[in-house]
Amino acid sequence: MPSAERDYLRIADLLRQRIRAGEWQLGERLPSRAKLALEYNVKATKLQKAQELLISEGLLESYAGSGTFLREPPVRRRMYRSLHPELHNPAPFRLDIGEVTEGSGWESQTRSRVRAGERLAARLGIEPGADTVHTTYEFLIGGRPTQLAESWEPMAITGSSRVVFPDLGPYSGQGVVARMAAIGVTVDRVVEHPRPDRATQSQANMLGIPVHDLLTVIERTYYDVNGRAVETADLVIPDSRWEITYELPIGRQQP
Amino acid sequence: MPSAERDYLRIADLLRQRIRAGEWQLGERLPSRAKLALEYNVKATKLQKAQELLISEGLLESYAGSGTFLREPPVRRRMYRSLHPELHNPAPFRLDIGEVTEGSGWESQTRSRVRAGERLAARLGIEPGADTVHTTYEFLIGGRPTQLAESWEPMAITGSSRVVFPDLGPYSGQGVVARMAAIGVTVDRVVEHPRPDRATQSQANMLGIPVHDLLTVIERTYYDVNGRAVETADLVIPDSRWEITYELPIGRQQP
DNA sequence: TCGAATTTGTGCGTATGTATC
DNA sequence: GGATACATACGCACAAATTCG
Repeated sequence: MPSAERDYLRIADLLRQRIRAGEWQLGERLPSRAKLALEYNVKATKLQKAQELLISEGLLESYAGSGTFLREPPVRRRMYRSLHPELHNPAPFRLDIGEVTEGSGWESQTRSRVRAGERLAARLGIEPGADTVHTTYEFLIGGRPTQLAESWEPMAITGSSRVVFPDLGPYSGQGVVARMAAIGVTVDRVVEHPRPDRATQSQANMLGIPVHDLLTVIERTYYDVNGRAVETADLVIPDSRWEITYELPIGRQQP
Repeated sequence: MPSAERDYLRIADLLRQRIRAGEWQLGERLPSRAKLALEYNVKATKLQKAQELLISEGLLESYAGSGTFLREPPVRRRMYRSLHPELHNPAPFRLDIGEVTEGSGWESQTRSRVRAGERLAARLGIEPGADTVHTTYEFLIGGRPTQLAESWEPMAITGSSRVVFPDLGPYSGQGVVARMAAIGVTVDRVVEHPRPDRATQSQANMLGIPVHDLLTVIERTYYDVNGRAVETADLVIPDSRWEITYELPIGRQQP
């Protein structure tokens, strides 16, 4: 453990105290680092280090040009990735949005004839260079994006002339399953690989979160009854806004 | 985007080239920062920044005192969290260890009468302060830990005198389900919350990975047929070593 | 065995870039 | 566009971890 001076830890503690004391409202802007530095009679870099610590703890967030803010504990919504037989729900997955209705939904943009690279081809089990339909999604709640997604479907399956239904969105399962059913493809199972990642600058901008904030990226692939991949997607889910739930039944094998 | 000097990016590129050219073996130590800095005729801090970049990309890893090494692309094992009816496997989950047999298995340590705190009590649906059985696990492959876990069971269920079977490990599902079956408790479903996190110093030491490396922590809870939580656990899974797979069937509802 | 040398990591300052108001 | 905010590049001193004579 480094025990150099670490004066910035003292500053961080002082800030923590003032925050706990309720000196600033949630979402309120703190005095600038320059002001705080003057107040504590230290260099601004110490304040920066102290604030970086509190930022990593989720207490503060800062944005270039605008300031450092007391972070509001974000509403963490639940996202279900589960099989819920007891709900008699034909869709295998539910997205629990609860009361939110206004300004919510998926915005998407689709491009056809996107050639698959190495990795994508491997995921879809097609030849590298083969055509796909590529769709990017933003999931909005209250007019602000809270999730991002990108999906690819082999054009050999979807067909070049067929209209896709991107509005249905990559979630809810309903979208992909129903769309595939419409063209005679029976979706049989889905495989998901959740992995941790840090938000890039561009992702942070779109999602309105700090850079390097933690994300879960779910690499999801749907397969038909013949084991052929019919769609694959990357779901980008900021940890600060979503709790992911996998729910699985146990021990009720009825062969 | 900052475009100050960023000379360290040039250094990083030079290093990348030499790495791609195969100048160093996997796992081999690179020349020290001081030597490389002399060679490139720059200050050592530039080399540090450059190497930090390559470290974040997973190309290098460095340890205080010993040096900076070419990181071997770690074997990424698959961990299945799925219902596999077609395999006729009575266990709901499989852990794909493949060929590995030697030096593999769970090491665990159990403590009884551990009082539940606020959060733990909420997860188990018990009163804060109630007794639990707490077990910590290390999952070894080839003699080295590659996963960590911690589990808690309400003592009201397990019973204070009853011997638990921690050796069975928190995985494979078999452990918890079988143990509970032995005391007349039927495990009905499992809920898992995967979330991203960064490795603490202590976790990094135990797992032999760099600090702040990405992890998935799965908060897992088993419930019995009455909806009562019978066990909850935190599974700590380093992203560099494991690919997590959830596999779910679709659209085969037989009510 | 133990201390010195080596190597990486941390704290912190200054200059300057970039974003926002 | 100027003023103000945070972010980045970089240097230096020194701490911590490891290695080695």
